[in-house]
Amino acid sequence: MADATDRRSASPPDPASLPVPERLLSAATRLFAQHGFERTSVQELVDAAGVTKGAMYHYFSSKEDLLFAVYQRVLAMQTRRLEEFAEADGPLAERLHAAAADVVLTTVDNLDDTVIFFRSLHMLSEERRGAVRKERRRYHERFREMIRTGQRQGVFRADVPADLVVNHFFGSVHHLGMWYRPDGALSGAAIGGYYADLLLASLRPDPAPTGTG
Amino acid sequence: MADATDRRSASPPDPASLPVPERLLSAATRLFAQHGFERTSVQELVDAAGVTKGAMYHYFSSKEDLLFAVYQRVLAMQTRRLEEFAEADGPLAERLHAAAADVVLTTVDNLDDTVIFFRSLHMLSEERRGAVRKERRRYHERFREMIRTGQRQGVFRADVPADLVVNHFFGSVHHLGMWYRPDGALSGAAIGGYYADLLLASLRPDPAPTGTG
Amino acid sequence: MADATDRRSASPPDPASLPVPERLLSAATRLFAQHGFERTSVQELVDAAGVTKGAMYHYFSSKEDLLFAVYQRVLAMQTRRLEEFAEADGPLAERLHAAAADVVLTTVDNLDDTVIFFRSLHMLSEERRGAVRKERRRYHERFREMIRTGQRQGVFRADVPADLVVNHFFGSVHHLGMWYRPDGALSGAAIGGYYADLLLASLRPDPAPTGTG
Amino acid sequence: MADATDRRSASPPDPASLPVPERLLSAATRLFAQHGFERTSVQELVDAAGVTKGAMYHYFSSKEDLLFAVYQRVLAMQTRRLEEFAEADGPLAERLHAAAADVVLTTVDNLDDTVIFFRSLHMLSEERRGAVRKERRRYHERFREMIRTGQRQGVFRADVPADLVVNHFFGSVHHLGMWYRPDGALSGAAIGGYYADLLLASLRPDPAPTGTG
DNA sequence: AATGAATGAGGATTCATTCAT
DNA sequence: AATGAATGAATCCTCATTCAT
Repeated sequence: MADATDRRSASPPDPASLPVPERLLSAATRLFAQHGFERTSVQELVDAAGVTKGAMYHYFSSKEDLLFAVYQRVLAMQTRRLEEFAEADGPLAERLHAAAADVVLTTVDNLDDTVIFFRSLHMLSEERRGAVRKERRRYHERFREMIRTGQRQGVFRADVPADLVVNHFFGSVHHLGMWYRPDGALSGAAIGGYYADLLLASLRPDPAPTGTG
Repeated sequence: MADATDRRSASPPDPASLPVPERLLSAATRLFAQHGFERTSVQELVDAAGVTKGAMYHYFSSKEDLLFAVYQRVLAMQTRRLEEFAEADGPLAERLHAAAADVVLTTVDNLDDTVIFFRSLHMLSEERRGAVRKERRRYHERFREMIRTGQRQGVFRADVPADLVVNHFFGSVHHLGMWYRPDGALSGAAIGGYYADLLLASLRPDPAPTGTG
Repeated sequence: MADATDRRSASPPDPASLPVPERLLSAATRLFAQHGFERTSVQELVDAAGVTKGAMYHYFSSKEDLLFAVYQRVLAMQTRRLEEFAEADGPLAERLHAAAADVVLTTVDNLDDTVIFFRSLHMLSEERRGAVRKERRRYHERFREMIRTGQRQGVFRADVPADLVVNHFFGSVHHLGMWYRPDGALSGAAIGGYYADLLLASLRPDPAPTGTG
Repeated sequence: MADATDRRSASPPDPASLPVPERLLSAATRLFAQHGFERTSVQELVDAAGVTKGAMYHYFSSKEDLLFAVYQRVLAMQTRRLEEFAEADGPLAERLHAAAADVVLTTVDNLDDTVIFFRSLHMLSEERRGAVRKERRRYHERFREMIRTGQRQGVFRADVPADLVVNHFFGSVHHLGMWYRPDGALSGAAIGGYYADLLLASLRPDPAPTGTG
């Protein structure tokens, strides 16, 4: 999480010490999130990374290739973290709570990634878009399984499709990119706590009848 | 909801009967959602609308102006509908449930609008982006007030910021554009019901302690 | 033939009176022949034609499209002229002689076209290259038929494949681009006469045994 | 002639046993003929030769240098063969026939070289282009002298410029690259026989009056 | 003798917008 | 109200060549 902050502050020329691909990836993440993929010219990109166009095309076959690299990095990170939490010990509800809170925390700590992820999917080639969707689905399914397990065990209410709950939750998370500000009233951890609470609250079994009966 | 369906099926040349501006707005909505704002060329746009470039520039001062028109139409519709529900009679919880369910329904019935709304905000000029955000905030606030009222009345739990709940809810709704498919297992109404339930469940007061204590 | 000369001398900005596509075609023919297709930049091209890049892309979808237009014009002209001669009256040998002499004359009068035709075929797309080859083959076949007819009638020797004679002849013609100079010792008409003579001489029946028995 | 076949079939990495310069020359000949000089990138070239860029630039100072090397090899071979035939014993007509037939045979056996020779001349520097032209002219002159000698001796008709006959003949030969296919109906030797026959037939003295009187 | 990362100039093409008609 | 030819700036990408190792 410190990384994300550092990346932002270290913006210009980027520690010339870092390897070229990393410099480019870092600059791309910042610029794509800031101005959008299409509004970012390759020239701006390489200038921000402190490299030349030739160097960029030596490592990435196209601007889209660089975008895809951003997706790959995000997906890898998300998957890695979720697995850590899913495979931890402790009661299911606790593990789900922790995983949910962590997703939020990771998201606000890598807000640029999240903004790009959902906004620029359509800029990828058909094929790569498919690859991203597939990997993302796997990620969702991992989460869904935790919920389904809880439903089977009776820990969670079963009268709502687990799939829908997952989409509901990740929708909220994805939306963080639209309103979360690092200098806002709520910290990422605080929001993570609330969101995890809301998720578990909505999964509590035997809900008292709501307004609509 | 019939609109959305019609719009899609009437895609080509678009009922040559409709006035030119409507034809353009309709084609723009479809194409911007399908390929993105920047991937849609003015030529494609006017071809799809069955008009010429000159005609388009007669009614819209720029491509961005057309995009802004999409935003204006969406905002107007959202505001109108929310007000209908907010000002209805009946218990607060019921009204909130109905409003929430309706937002979902309206969203899936105008999925193109929703996709564009969150994906292309950064393509608007600074000024117009500000205007959209302001109007959108007003919309959120209207929703938030319902929740706050419920919290004050003790109908809803008060240990979670109303603002956060609103963002949480609308995040889920916005995300529908990423996964909802008209031919999927769940209808828009069904999802609306579930989402409204989840919202109210998460606002139920006196939640039993969750996993994390 | 006057055209070709005019075209060359009228080179610069090209009578701004001519329509844009013609101006471009004319400039392209001159430059592609002079420096080669790839050595000619679109910028040079439009500068020479006295138009802007945008104007060029309004009429031609690509630089290759412009090249293809050159091929189309050449093929149309060749076909038209050959037909005139093939369908004329008079003895076959005379018609063949006249047609052959005319091909040479037309070739040296449009030397740029000829140079481009055989040098840049590989710059066309697979598909267009195929189209050119097909049309060119038709042209050859028209010529070949005259020879075959003569062979059947006994006017020409039949112990050499008509196809081979055609290829042999057109090879010589094509090669004119490599050595003919308008200011050389021989005029186009003179060369045409000789080439036609050589063609008919090589088709004379009952050849005395040559050196190799 | 075995060379040509071998070269083609041994295409990939090229017998890693051959010295680097030969491997490059061989790959260049194949690729330049196949896709053209400009369409062949240095990267493709070195990949096809199974060497690295650095290695290539160690032996050749530029891509054009490699092209020039192709020309040098062709010219050397042509000159060598022609001399063998010109200096042989026997009647002039026979020697000319044999030389002409051999040119054809050599040409179809090294078709790639021929294709490159006439298509890419304009890619050489002014200076090198001049050198190639000069050497080529010498070659033509050698051929022309045989014809002139025959004309002086009365073996060949003298009413057609020897120069023109040479250009006519080599035009046909050069054109082989446009239509000869190793799997076609006629073998290289057969075509060589015919072409030599046509040449001698067109040089036969006292031609019966042709169609045009 | 050989590597391959890096350079940077150059090129084709796209496209929103204008404007004379 | 509408046309569509023309503009020209902006953009992505290619590629021969260099050079430190």
